[in-house]
Amino acid sequence: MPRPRTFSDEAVVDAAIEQFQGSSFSATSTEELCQATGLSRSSLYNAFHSKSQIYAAALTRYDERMCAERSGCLEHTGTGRDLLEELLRDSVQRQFATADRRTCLALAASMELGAEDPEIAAIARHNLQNFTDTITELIERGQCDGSITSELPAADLARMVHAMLSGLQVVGRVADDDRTIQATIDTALQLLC
Amino acid sequence: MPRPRTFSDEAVVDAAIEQFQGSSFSATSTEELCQATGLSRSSLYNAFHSKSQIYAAALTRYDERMCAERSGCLEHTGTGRDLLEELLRDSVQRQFATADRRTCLALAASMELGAEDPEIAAIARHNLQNFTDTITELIERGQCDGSITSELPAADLARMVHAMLSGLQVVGRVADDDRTIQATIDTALQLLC
DNA sequence: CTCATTTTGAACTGATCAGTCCAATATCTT
DNA sequence: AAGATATTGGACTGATCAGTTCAAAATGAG
Repeated sequence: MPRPRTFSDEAVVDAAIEQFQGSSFSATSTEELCQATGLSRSSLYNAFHSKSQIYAAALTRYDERMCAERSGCLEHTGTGRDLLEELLRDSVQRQFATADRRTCLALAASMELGAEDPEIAAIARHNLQNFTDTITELIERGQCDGSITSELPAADLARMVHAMLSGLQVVGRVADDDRTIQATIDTALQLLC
Repeated sequence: MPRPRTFSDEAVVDAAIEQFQGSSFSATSTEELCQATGLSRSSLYNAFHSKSQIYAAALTRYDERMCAERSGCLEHTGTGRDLLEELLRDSVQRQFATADRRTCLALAASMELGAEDPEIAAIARHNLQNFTDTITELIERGQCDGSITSELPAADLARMVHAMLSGLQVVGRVADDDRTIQATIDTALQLLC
C-alpha cells in the first residue's frame, strides 16, 4: 500500500562496504555515507538506525560475500599447492589493484573495533575463521595430491598461512611496492612444499 | 629567563603513545589527549601544533623505543631458535596482557593512516623494517648454530615470520584467547627448524 | 625589585558531528 | 478517485570537534 523504496538494500550496503573500505568507521561521516549510498539522511536512518548499524550491516554482507567467493574457489581444479598460491596472489593483487591499498574489511574491523564492539568482533572472527577453513581445505587437498607437506596438520599450517597473509595486508598498506610481498608468498610456499 | 615548562616532553609523548594505543587517531579527541597527558589545551598546542603532529611525535618515539628494545634483545644468549621463540611469545603476551588487546602502534598506524599520510607511513615502514631486520639476525644466528633451517635465506624467512606475527596481532584483537595463537607460533617454529 | 619572556588556564571560535523531525510526496489498495 | 501508509528531502538539534586567543601567572636575569 505505501510508497515503495526507490533503492535496493543490497546496493546500499554494497556502497557502504566501499565507503568503509576506503576510510575507517570513525573517519567516515554520516554525510559521506549519504553521498556514497545516494540516500538522504532520513532514508538512511529509516533503513538503518545508526552509523554503527550501517557498519554492522556492511561487515555482515562483506562476510557473506567473501565466504561465498571462497567456497567457490574450492570448486576449481588443480593441485592444492597451485590453488593455494592462486588464493594468496589474488589477495595481494586485490589490495594493490586499489589506489589506496584497501584491505579486507574484516581485518580493518578487527583492528579498529575488535576490542570494543563484541558484535563486530564476532562477525570479523567468523570471517577470519572462514578464511582459515578455506585455506585448510586447500592444504588438505595438497597433502592428498602430494603438493604440500604432510609433516604437520593442515589446520595448523592454515592458521600460519592465514596469519601471514593478514600480516601482508597490513604491510601492504605502507610497502613501496608488492615485490617483497610476492617474495614472501614464494617463501611460504617453499616451506610448505 | 622565561617561565619554565612544568612537564617533560618525553613523558607527554609517552602518555600520547598510551592514548593512541588505546584508541585510534580519529577516535581520539584532543580533549582526551589533554587528559591523558595532563596538559591544558594551550600547553599541548604550544608544544605540538596539531593533533597530527602529536601523533607523529608519538609514533616516532614509539619507533625509537621499540628499535632500542629489539637491539637489546639481540644481546641475549641462547640459540637463534630459542631467542626467536622468546621474541614471538613476548609479542603475543604483551598484547594479551592488556585488557583491550593493544597492538603495536606501527601496525595500527599502518592500517589507519598508511594510505593517506606519507610521513606516518614512512615511520611505520621504518619500524616494521627494523622488526624484520631483528628477526633476520636471530634467524641467521639460528642458521649458524644449526637450530634453524638453512634451506632458505634468513631475510626471506624473516619476512614471513614478521608477516605472520603482524597477522597474529590482528587476529588477537578478536580471538577468544591466545591458545590458537600460541599454537600458530609452534607451527611456524616447527617449519623453520 | 622589575622587566622581558614563556607558560598556562579558561573562555571562545566556526565547523562538523550523529541523529531527529516534519511536511511534502508518492504509491498501493479499495 | 480517495484514503491509508511509508518514503523522502531538507531544515534543524545540541553536542562535540580541532584549533585560537588572551590576559594572568610564573620565572630568571639584570
